[in-house]
Amino acid sequence: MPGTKSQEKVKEIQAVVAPLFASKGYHSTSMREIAREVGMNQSSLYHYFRGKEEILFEIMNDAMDQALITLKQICATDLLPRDKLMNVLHFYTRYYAGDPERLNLLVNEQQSLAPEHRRILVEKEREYVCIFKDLFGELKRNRTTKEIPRSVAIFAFLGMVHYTITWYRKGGPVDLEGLADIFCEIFTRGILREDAATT
Amino acid sequence: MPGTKSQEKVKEIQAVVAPLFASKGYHSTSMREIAREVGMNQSSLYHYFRGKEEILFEIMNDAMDQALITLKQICATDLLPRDKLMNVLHFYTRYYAGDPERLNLLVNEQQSLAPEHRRILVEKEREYVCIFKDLFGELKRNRTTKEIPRSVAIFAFLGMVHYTITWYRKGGPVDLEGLADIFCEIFTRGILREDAATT
DNA sequence: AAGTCCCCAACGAACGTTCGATTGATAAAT
DNA sequence: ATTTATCAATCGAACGTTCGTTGGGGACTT
Repeated sequence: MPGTKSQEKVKEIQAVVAPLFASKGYHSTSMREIAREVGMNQSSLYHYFRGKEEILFEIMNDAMDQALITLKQICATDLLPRDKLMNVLHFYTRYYAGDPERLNLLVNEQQSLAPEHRRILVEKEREYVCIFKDLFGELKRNRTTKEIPRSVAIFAFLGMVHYTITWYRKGGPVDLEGLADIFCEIFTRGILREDAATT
Repeated sequence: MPGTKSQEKVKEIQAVVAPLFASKGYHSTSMREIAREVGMNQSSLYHYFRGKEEILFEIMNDAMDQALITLKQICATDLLPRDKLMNVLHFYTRYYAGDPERLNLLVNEQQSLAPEHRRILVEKEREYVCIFKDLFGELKRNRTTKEIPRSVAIFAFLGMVHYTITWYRKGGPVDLEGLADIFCEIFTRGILREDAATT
């Protein structure tokens, strides 16, 4: 059955390539190296992908779609805005810190894409930020949050999470749930104790 | 005057190259392009630098040293730990968001360095994190902060700041001081109002 | 005479990609 | 049932390009 089997192979190749790109960078990973690591000839790769850049794009695009879908699901529930926020923060942290190899690319290799592919991802990213903006809009409207520009708050959170790729390792002293809890706490309540001793 | 390579020219070249590397990435910027942009022949560049990678390293190294010096100065004062924290947060935010072109490299091009150069910068980065760790240690000891693992708090903050390179532009609706204020507020007190209405 | 600064031309290596051919399985035609 | 046609899947070999770097040689200053 043509099409089914090849889809498996495509996924397999992507699974091998993602960590390669993530650890050495896109431009420093050659097609020869990819072929060797996958276990096939260099030219055979072109049976599954139009070229090197397409491999990168499809990995990034899949990761982006996946995040987008879950994010929308959470926001479509009819929880209190505040609980929605907590769910989003939690999910997003676990998603990024839990699959660093694929998501590394989303953060670091945007500029390695062809302009057309880049545009597609930038568009989805915008969609992405809109979801956050709507949520923060709700929160601000019912005076749950302080008078802080929405975008700054959003980007502050995205920064916290995206940076986990650099330092966080599963199996360390903090597990994924713990990390998500801490990020929620810092982002919503801050690191200082609430009984404000000024010393 | 033998032995003294024109320090001015070196700085000038670095000033041209930093934005190039920052916008297109190290590997996608060729020596030919650098030469064209600087306005000299390709081979003339080798009069000032041993090679392409050395250009990158020296830019990154300078930026790192500069941050390290100021950070140490702030922590060497005998302010209250809490005020020191505020000063550090403020400075660090302004430093990163204020010179995105050079600091972009520090965040994104670590992996483009030769292993020996990489090791030097990683060492300085460690020194860097130690300064933060000491400061947070002080704060935790006198119960100014919550019981949050120091490293997580530190990396959360570093993430917020490093990410500004991606989205923050001077001359936009939020100026540098304002941004630093907001980051301080979020990081220390969180985005939620303190009179905790749960709706 | 020495050293700085710069250019032209070229080298060798590595890269992404393409071409042509071979294999094996599947489906259609005889 | 046997042949034929088709097509996915793989391979070895090579192509053309671009890259970072070097060698050699001029011009100008000290």
